[in-house]
Amino acid sequence: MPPTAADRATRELESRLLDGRYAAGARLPAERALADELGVSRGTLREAVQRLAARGLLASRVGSGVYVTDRLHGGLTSPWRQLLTEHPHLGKDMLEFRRVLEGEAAAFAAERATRADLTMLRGVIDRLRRARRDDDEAQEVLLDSLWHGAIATAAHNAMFGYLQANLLALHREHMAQNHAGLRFGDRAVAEALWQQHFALWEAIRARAPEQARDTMYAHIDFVRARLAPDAAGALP
Amino acid sequence: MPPTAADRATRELESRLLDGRYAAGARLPAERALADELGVSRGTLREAVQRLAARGLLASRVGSGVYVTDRLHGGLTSPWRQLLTEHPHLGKDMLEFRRVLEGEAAAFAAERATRADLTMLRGVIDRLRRARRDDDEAQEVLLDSLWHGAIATAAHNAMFGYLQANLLALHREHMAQNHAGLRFGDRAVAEALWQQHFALWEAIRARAPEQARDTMYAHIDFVRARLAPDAAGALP
DNA sequence: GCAGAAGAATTGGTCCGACCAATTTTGCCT
DNA sequence: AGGCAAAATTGGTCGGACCAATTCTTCTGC
Repeated sequence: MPPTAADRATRELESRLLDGRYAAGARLPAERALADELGVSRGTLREAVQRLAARGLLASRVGSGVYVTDRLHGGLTSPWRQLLTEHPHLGKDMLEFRRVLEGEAAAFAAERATRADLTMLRGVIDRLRRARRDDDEAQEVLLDSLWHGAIATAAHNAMFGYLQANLLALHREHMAQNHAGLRFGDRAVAEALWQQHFALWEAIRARAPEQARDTMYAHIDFVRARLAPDAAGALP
Repeated sequence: MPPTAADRATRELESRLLDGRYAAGARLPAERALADELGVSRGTLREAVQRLAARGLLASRVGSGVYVTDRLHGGLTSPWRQLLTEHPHLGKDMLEFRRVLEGEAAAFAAERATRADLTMLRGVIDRLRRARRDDDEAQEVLLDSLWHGAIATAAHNAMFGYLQANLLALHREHMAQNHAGLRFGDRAVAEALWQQHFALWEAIRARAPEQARDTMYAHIDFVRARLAPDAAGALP
C-alpha cells in the first residue's frame, strides 16, 4: 500500500519541523497556501495538521494561524534558556560550539547543496549586498540570520538545521538581553562581515568544503572577538 | 474558546473506545454513517479519526473500514522517539552529527583535560579493559556510554556535554527499538572497539587534539559501518 | 500628528457534493 | 458447490462555499 497524500504531507511537515525550517513558536503558512505548496487539497493538509496537533507538535488558533509548539524544541533547547541567563559564561561555550557546528555545516553545504539551495543562497547574498549598499542595518541583521539558516539547510542534515535554528535564536536572545550586539554602526565591521559572508558564498558555490569550513571558522572567530572583546582574551 | 466540532467528535470517539462500545479489533461504522450519527460532516469526522490514528488508537484501511487498534495505551513516547522511527534517515543524520560532535569533544578533551578528568578517564578505561578480559558484554555496553560521556565532560564545554548525553540516549533508544544493536557477540568487533577506545585514551593522555579527533572519527565511522552495513554504502 | 474606531482582508473551522480506487458483498453461471 | 465478474460499500482526495475569530488598513475626529 503506497503512502497516501496525507501521509506524505505529514512527513513533509515533520521534516520541516525537524530541520528547523519551522522553528519553535513560528507560524506556518496559511492552510490554503501550504496545501497548494505541498500539492494537496486543504482538507488533506488539515488532516496532516490534525495528526501533528494530536501529538502536541502543532497548535492552531482560529483567525490567526497554525503555530509550532515548543514540545519538540523544548526538549533539547529550553533548559538552556534559563541556564544561559543565570550562567553568562555559558555564552562562551555556545559560541565555541557554534563555531564547530556552523563550520561543519558550511563544509557539508559545499558538498551537498542542490541547485535549489544555491538559488536560495544566491538570493540571500544578493539581498545582503543590496542592504549593505543601502546601509540598511536592520535588514542586514535579519539577512544575517537567514544566511546562516540557509547554509544549515543546504547541509542536508536535520540535526544541523535543527540546532542551528534553535541555538541561533537562543544566542540572539541572549545578546539582546545583555545589550551586547554587534557594532554594526562601525563601518569597518559591517564591511568585514560582508566580505566574510561573500567569501563563504564563493567557497560553497565552488564546492570547496575545506575552504568553506575555514572561512566559517574565521567568521565566527571574528564575531566572537567583536562580541566580547573583554572575555575574548580570557578564553582558555 | 468553546470546543470545536472536531473536538467533540474526538471526545465522543474516545469515550466509546474507553467504555468498550468499540472493542479492540472491532470495525467502526462507516465514516458517512458515523459522521451523520455524531452530527458532524464527514470531513470533520475524518479529522477526529486522524487525531486518534496519530495516537495509535485507530487504523483505517481503504475499502474496508476503520478499526480499533489492539493496544489502547496512550503513547508515552517522546516526540523525538516517534519521529526517529518514522524518519529513518534521521538516524543517519544523527550519526553524522555525532561524528563531528564527539570528534571535536575528543580534541577539546585532549587540550583541556584536568588531572581529575584524566583520573576519571583512566578509571573508565581500566574497567573497560577488565570487562573486555572477562568478556562481560553488558558491562562493556554500559562502560561504552560512560566513556563517551567522560570525554564530553573533559572537553569542558557545557554544550558538548549536554548534547552528548541527550543524543546518545536518543540513539540507544532508537537502536534498542529497532533490534539493531552492535554485534558485541562478534569477538573481532569487540576487540576492534576496545582498540579504538584505547587509542582514544592514549591520544587524550598525550594531549594530541588532532590525533584524538581523527581517532574518534575512525571510531564513529566503524560504528556507523557496523550499525547499518546496507545503508553505509548508500551514504552520499 | 496621533490615538482610536470602522472597515477590509486573512485565517482556521465546518459543511456539502463529487469522484476515484481498493475492498467487500452479491448473485449469476458453470 | 464453486468460481468469478458485476455491483455495492468504504476510505482517500478534491474543489468550492460560508462562517466566525483575528489581524491588518484606513479613515476619522480631536
